[in-house]
Amino acid sequence: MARRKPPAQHGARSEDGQAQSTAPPLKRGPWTAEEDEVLARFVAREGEGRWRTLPRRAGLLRCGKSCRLRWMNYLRPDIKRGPIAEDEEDLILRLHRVLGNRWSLIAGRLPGRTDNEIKNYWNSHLSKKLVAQGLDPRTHMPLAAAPGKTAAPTDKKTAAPTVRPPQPLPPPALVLPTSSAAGTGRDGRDNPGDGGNDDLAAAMSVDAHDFEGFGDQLLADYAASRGVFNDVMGCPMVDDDTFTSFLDSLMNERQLAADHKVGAI
DNA sequence: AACTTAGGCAACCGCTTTAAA
DNA sequence: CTTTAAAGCGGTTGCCTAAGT
Repeated sequence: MARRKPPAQHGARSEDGQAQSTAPPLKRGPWTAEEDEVLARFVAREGEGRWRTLPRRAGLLRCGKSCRLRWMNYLRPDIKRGPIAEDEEDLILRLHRVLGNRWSLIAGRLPGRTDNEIKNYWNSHLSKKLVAQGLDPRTHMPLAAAPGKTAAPTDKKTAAPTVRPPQPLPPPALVLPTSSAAGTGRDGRDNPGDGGNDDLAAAMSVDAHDFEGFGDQLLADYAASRGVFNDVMGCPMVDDDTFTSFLDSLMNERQLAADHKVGAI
């Protein structure tokens, strides 16, 4: 479903927003089947990467960003098509509760699903589902606890598509005090399909003051169950392996709950 | 049947981070 | 050390379609 405003062509700009003087006008909007084919063939032949120069090399009148996005979200052969399954939805909910809006990290746990797809699914389905259950879709905490935060916006023409509290809180952030790659930023994107355990753990940044999120207690409990103790800030001292195991446990939470007679968290 | 409204989602935007020069 | 290019991410936009009136 390619829907985007037709090529605006309002002033040729580079993909980074810088003005370009004599570059041919870049095409925007929905991709055609022909463009898809050109891109797919080129990537199959040359491999991913060097997105900035790819359009010129491939003969596409698109910006590199657009090409990358199209490949990542649509053309990649390992993309899983079709509706989100119930177990996938369940997993998204669990992961979001822990990770917040880190869509790429969540996507890394759902083989074949893209961050964009999950983000869209969240905004259009799951956030509303939580609201209907009386839960804040951002914190997964009861909405009733927050005065003024009542009905979700129903008119997207007058409200942001994402349900957000009036005073945004920092996103839930888990910390990994010992991660060797902690804080290495965002390009350690998980490769959807590989599970992304290491990258996921590595991508988590360290900040004790952020450890007030809504997955913190989950991780703390999990860490405690593994004999890991909190530091002076109350943060569990977990390493990558522990964190990865923790996430794995989320994926089998039903089993976990059954084993430990623990209710849904 | 015609019109309006709401939902879904592909694509774009702007920013951040990292690596290379 | 500083600058710049490249890549990736989350947020947002806006078109299309289905459902409702």
